[in-house]
Amino acid sequence: MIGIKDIAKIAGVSVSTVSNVLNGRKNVGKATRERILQICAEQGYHPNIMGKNLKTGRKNTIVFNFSEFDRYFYLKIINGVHDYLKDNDYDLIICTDKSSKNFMRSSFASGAITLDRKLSDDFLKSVSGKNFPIILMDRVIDTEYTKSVIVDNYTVMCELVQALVNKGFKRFGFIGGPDYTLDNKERFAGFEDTLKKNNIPFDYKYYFHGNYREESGYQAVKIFILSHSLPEVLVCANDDMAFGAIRALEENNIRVPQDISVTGFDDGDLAEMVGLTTVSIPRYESGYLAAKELLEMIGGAVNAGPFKFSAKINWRGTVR
Amino acid sequence: MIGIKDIAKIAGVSVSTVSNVLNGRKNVGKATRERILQICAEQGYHPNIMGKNLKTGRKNTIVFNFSEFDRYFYLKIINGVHDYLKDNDYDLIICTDKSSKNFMRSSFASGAITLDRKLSDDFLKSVSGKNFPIILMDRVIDTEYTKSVIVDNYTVMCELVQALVNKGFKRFGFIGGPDYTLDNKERFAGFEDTLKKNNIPFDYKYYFHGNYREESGYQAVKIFILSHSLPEVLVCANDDMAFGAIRALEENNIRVPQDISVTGFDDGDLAEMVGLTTVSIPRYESGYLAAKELLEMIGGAVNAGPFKFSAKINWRGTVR
DNA sequence: TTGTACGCGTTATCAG
DNA sequence: CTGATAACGCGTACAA
Repeated sequence: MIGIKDIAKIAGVSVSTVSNVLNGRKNVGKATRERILQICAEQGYHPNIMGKNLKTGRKNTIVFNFSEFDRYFYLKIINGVHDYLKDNDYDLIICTDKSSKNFMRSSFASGAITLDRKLSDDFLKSVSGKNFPIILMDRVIDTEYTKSVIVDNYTVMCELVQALVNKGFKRFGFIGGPDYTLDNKERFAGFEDTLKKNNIPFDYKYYFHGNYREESGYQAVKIFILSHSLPEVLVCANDDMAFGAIRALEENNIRVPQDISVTGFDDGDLAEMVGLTTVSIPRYESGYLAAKELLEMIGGAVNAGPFKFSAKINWRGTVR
Repeated sequence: MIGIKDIAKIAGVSVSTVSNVLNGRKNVGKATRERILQICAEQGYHPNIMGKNLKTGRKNTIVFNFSEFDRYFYLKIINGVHDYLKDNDYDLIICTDKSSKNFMRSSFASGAITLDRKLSDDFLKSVSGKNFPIILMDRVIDTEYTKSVIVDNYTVMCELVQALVNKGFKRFGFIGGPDYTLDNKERFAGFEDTLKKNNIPFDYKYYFHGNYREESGYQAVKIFILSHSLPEVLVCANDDMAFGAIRALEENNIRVPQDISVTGFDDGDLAEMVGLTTVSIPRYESGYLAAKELLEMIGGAVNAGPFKFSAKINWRGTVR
């Protein structure tokens, strides 16, 4: 590995001179500067970030963390994070659950954005601090150095269900995600509360515990069919389960939306293609915003409570 | 920031004793060991990764690199990489173009898997070496310490086109990706060679230069329509462009597959949903394999030429 | 069993 | 304008 020493030796100068050139200081002669830059380019030299950070204590690296590989919208979030950080001259490294424990440290990075429910609240609390703020995108922990940036699931779900009620639907079904996810809790709460408000009873035989995967939506409908009773409208906690539900319905010659209406949540690329009525979440923007909030906290801003960004309903063909 | 020195001071021992305890060496008395661990826990001490790596060089971290956020299959590849590395007790960190320059170094990681055409051949060559082998998933550079693991685009495209020829198609169109991507070059070569082999002329007015995005497939068809001539079958270099093409066709009341057939390449989740005839690429497996090859190179194996994994045609409804 | 001295790659300080 | 040297936090010989 070629280091600053090697460059200095080749150029016949001292390491300090090379360092000065590399850091754009003005106290180096033009000829020397150019010769050194030339050599660096030729040798493909890049400063060792370890040595650099060790000395300066300054870091400009942010860790993003996730561990589920079948949620494609993560890439959109990462894209938003990436763009904001790039504009502000921060490096982004993305870790999965295992490596997170090693790199989510203030000695390595200056903050983190996390979207990984495998990381425990305790871990996140213990690792966060004044010089290591954390943005949480999958939960709310209200401490001084952690801030949540999450979807306002509840409000939009209330809107969605209210609109369905207004259309005259009475028998509702719900295909939920795992109970321990905040998203599902909020989405179901909005669903349930709105029905209650409209004095529409919800029969829990129409609740299915899914896992956000297509297959579980498929299973849900198969089970509903086996029990010989289908709701009029099936509200799904995400798109993938809605797709699974639709697949099962089609296989059983139950028409969408003539016989049953279906809604999703996410508005991924497939949703538009398939014509699914769903909730559109500004993923890119949420990542961008999360990064912005993080940098502000690094700059000393204090957590002023969770930030909830709003989502929007996209009405398409799967609702009568 | 509390360091090893502080722990040593509090415990009233030397730093090396603390270091020995932390690294599980046997040369420390039981009482001392326990007292030190106790203090570390109390103080919330974690070794500074920078200092640690500077000395030892991380020996079990792999860098994965990408920089395009709208190619969802990247997550599948990453999933495969992640699983193999996890089983072999390596950490994975994912970098984008900018941070790559900092972290793709033997002083930080022990190898890399790259899928980012923003990284130049020269950069990859210069950074690779005996202590830093690189697996390339987007190009072929044949050096001792870089190995390519790529899709065998050519063979499967030949198969696809031959099958289309056998079905009786004569007027072919091609919507390609960027010329500088290996994928597109190979896919087009397979397309062109097979037509030639069958003495079927290819009219270059039916070639459209796209960019792998849905929109460019849409534009391609709009332009074909404006020129008042459509091919019988439209071979697209990836699924997304095929979707765009289909959207434009539908908007113009041109039926797929009755009026025109369409094929894609990738077999993403949408393809199955939409019923697109396309080429299925084992993404997860390719990531898994890339990781396996990398660890073998780290173990001293030499590059024995590019590894091409084969893809498979999935015939669905968009071909007559 | 514990302590000392040194090196890792870099930057900052200060002397020349 | 340039160079020598001391940090930074940690691991590891080797000495005590």
